[in-house]
Amino acid sequence: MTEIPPVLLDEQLCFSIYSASKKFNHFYQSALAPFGLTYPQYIALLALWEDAPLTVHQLGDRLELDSGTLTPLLKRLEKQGWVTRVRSRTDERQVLIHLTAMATTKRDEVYQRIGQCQSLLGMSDQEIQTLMTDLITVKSQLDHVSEQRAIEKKVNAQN
Amino acid sequence: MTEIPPVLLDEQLCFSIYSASKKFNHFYQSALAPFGLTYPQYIALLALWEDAPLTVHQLGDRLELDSGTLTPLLKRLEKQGWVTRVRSRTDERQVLIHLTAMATTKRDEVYQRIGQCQSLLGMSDQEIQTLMTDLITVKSQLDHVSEQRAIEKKVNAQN
DNA sequence: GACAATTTAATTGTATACAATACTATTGAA
DNA sequence: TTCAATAGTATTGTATACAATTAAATTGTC
Repeated sequence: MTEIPPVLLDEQLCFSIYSASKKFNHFYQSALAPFGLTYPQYIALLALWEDAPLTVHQLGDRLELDSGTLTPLLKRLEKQGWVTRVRSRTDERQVLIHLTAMATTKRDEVYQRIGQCQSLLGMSDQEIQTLMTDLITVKSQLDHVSEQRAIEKKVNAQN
Repeated sequence: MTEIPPVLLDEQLCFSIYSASKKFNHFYQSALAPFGLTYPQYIALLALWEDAPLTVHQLGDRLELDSGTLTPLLKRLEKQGWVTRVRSRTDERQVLIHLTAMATTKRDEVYQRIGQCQSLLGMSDQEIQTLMTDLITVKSQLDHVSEQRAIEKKVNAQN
């Protein structure tokens, strides 16, 4: 007869992160309005500006998104002239995502716009660094739990 | 002729939060599989368990979601027997979301399941508290920037 | 070299998100 | 009281997300 403690919304770390994530999304959507980019499209371009071309799979690893999300997103980026999607000649299963000349040209404009926006956050590099380190801890814990669950599931399936 | 510093994905706070949010989503989706609940459905129930009934608008304020998201979500919760949607008799514009007997019965089961899962995170209350406080700072900064943008937009519109 | 197993993208189906619009009920001001 | 303004919800359209499936290409093994 143990009392079960209530789960209060405002005490949930998940909810803090969930709502912060949505706010960041709006923040960037608004900041990137002059370029017509959504937040997921923007991070796809960030990854590509660091290291293009990438296959859909490689980009997915980087952004933790699967082809079900990336394929339509990349088709939209292609339509808007940021990337090209080219089947690899050496392995026809792969699609290579290349940056267009326009994407290369506009890169610094985007970098600059984002740099300006980030300074609006009014946080020191130190503060941001600490927060990010903590988040990495949380994420690795979540990964660990997911892995455990996957193993349990596998073991159960064997019976 | 100032050099524009690159924006590196792994240094972006937004991306840390974005991917942490997605991981939490999976974590809860998996933990709540026995109840057939998604993460957004779960937080809607959390809010209602704290204080039902709520109008769609009140629930939206609590979760920071609008009717475009909530209406279909609540219809699904209704279909699955967790809530009922009733037009207010005193103000026919409002729809009141009530919990069903089933939702009340299952509340403690869900609380217990979630409590167990959270302990898997292996973080102290202190650590979680600190992280949440920092996230609140970030969110209020983002709100502040959004407000500034809205004001600028308004002023521009007046010209 | 044939062919089963694997890899890689794309597709399909379901569920958020949210801006913009529509629609109905209520309120408020002349 | 009338009726314009407002409030509350639903709808529509676009864009993620992701599980599950499909389809095509490649690899490994004999």
